[in-house]
Parts: sequence; structure tokens; C-alpha cells
Amino acid sequence: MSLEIDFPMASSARVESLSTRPRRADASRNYDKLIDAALAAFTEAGAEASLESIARRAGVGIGTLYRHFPSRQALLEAVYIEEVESLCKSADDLTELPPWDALVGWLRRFVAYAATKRALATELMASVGQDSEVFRKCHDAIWHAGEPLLARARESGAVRPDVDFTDVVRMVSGITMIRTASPEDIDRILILALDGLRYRPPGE
Amino acid sequence: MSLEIDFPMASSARVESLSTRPRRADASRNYDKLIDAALAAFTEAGAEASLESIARRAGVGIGTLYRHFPSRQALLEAVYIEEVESLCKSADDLTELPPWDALVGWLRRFVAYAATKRALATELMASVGQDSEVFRKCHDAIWHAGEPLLARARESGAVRPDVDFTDVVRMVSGITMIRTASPEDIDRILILALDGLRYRPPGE
DNA sequence: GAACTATACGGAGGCCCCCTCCGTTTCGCA
DNA sequence: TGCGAAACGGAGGGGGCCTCCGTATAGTTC
Repeated sequence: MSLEIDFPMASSARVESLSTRPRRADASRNYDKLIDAALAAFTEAGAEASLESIARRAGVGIGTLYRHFPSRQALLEAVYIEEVESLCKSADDLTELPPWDALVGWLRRFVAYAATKRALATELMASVGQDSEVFRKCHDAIWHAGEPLLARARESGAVRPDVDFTDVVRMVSGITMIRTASPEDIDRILILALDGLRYRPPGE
Repeated sequence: MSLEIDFPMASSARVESLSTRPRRADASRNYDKLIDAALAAFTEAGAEASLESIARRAGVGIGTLYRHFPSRQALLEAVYIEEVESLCKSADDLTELPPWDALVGWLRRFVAYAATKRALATELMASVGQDSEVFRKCHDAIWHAGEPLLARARESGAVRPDVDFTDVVRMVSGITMIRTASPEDIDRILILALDGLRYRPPGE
């Protein structure tokens, strides 16, 4: 999995491997406690969960939180990496299916996963294109997981040739963010929008 | 225009006609000042603009703001109504066009308008389905403006028969919220997704 | 035009959050 | 064991949210 190549994940080092500094044992423990507390807090209270409450929950001072994660965004990103990783891994389960079904199946997982982590996903999407190395790598990982599924569908003729993976991800990301709709609604809209990938002008 | 039937808009009363209209002249003046200041502040600083800064900008106390708008949402809604109104009105300009072009043209305006007011739009979408009379009426107004365009396109055969206006609006709303993409990207994605409305399974 | 009252004003204050700064504590190496 | 670097933690300044209530005033009545 490309994500693991990009940042090798020792269980206690996680994203920190991006930075060069070795770390003290207490710092490493607190880092883990903060990630765990943040994951729980964001899941319960959404991405608006206060950083002070996360620090309290982790049993560390607010200063410690800020040393590890200089901004809310940095913390969100760190928490998000594991979620992205599991989404990317799920692409491997689908290689047996026909090309179109594999593509749609993975995009459905994309939506379902984003629905679960809606608050985090919103923040993630809102920060795309900003100056964030970690985030860019997650995006790359999604690309590496999903693009082959699209390419295969395209080569099999199930998808029209002019369709770009980035656009597909953006389109699906947008659908992910629809707040009004039930999961069933979302699925129907997803399938509807994806049918656009198959459409060919009648004249062609 | 149905919106005007739903809430007649005297220039100094605006949304107030829905609820209890401010009776005293000073209250009415302050209401207008607050709406103007909020529109400017949200446009400049996004929907996160602080209510205290809006009150300062309007030259009134924070207490006055809260009396008129008991929540941030109430203020956002009031400001949003005029925006929705102008979008709905724009549907009238398109009746001369062929059905598909009219539908796509209006949905493009929908996206462009939402892009301009992105922060407000995000809040609006996030609050759909919540208990908000004003908001529901705006939604109705959009439906009354846009649904005939879809119906016409459906009847002309340009759009497949199983397509629902609510789903189309949701889909387009989702696309509206893509932060990563340039306006050109958004337009391409919109057209791609809308092609799903025209797709017919090969066997049919 | 004076008196009166319902209405509206405004900002202080309580609470929470963001983030920084710096004195204190701890780790881990020699 | 001793020591310096690393990490900790929380006080504090700044600001936002919202409520409450004493003050001001518009509009009415005589």
C-alpha cells in the first residue's frame, strides 16, 4: 500500500515519521493518547470538538497538545490518516469483481466511510489544496487505490474514455457532503451521477 | 415569483413579515442595519464572521442583535433569502431555450451563485431539514423555480423519466461544495454528473 | 405637550475557547 | 548519579457566545 511506503507506520510512530526528530518516551505516549482522544472526540462531537476538551480527555495539558499539533488542522490530519489508510486498503478486496462493479463498489465504500466520519471529511475536503504535506499524501494514497479501478473500467469499455479520476473523486466527495439525504438517497444519487461516466452522446 | 407570495418583501420589513414585525421605528431601523452589516460581513469573512463584529459594524449593541436574531442561523437565513430570491428569478430568463439547455443553464447558475456565496451556502445546506420555517420556504421557492425546467426537459425526452428534481438539486448542491476544484473543474464535473440524467441503460 | 408604559437598547459579565509563554518536571545519556 | 535537553502543563491575554437587566425612548393618551 502506497501510504505505507510514503510514511512507514511503526505503531507508536505513526505520522511522526514524517518529521526527522527522534522522540522521548513520554512524548510518544502523549502523542498516542492525544490521537486516541481526538479520534473519540471528533467521532462524538464532530470536528468542532474543542482542543482543550481533547487535551483534558487525553489527560495532558493544552500546551502539550499544541506542541504536538500546532493547529487544529494538524490534529485532524493525523487522525484522518488511519481512516484513509483503511479506505485505501479496501480497494484490494474488489479486484475479483467485474471492472464497473469494482469501481462502483469502491466509490460506495468511499461514500459510506465519509458518511461515518462526516465531520472529519468536511474538514478534510475544505483543506484540500492547502499547504499540507500529510494531507497531500493521503490524497495520493486515495489516487493510487482508486485510479486503477477507474482505469480498468475505462479499458473494459464500461466507462467512457474522457473521464478523469480526479473529477470522479471530486464528484463523489461532493455527493458525500450532502446533508439533506438519507443513506438510501445518497446511494441513489451516487448511482445517478456515476451513470454520467457511462453516458455516450447518441451520435457517437 | 412564489417566494414573494410566501413572504412579501416590503423593503424595510423584509423577513419580518413572517414573524412579528418590529413595531417601533428604531427597531425597524436596527433590523435593517443588522441585515446590511451581516451581508457585508458574511461576504467578506465567511459565515464564521463573529456576531459581535456584525453588531459593531451595524452600530448596535450585541443585545440588539440577539433580540432580532436569536441565533446565528436565524441571521444567516434572513440574509440568505434575498440571494435565493435572485436565483429563483433567474429561472424566468431561460424559458426561451430548448428544455435541456434551460435546465443545465439554470443549474449552472445555481452552482455559480453558490460558489460566490460559498460560506453562506455551506451553512444553508448544513441546516437543511432542520426546524426552520424560513429555510423550508426558500427550498420550496427553489423547487418552484427549478422543477418546471426539469419537467420540461423530461417531457421533451432529453432527460430520462426516472429522475427526481430533489435528487438533482441535492446532487448539484453536493458539487457546489467541492472545495478543491476551480470554477472550470466544477463546471466540467457538473456537466459530467448531469449526463447521468440522460443516460439510458443500453438494453432499454 | 406632558405623562406614561410598552418596547427596545446596549453592554457588563459569566463562561468557554484559542493559543502563547515560561517556570517546572522528566527522560535518557554519559 | 548527574546533568542538559526535551517535554510538560497551566496561567493568562484576547476574543467569541449569549443572557440579563438597568436605562432610554417611541408612540399613545389625555
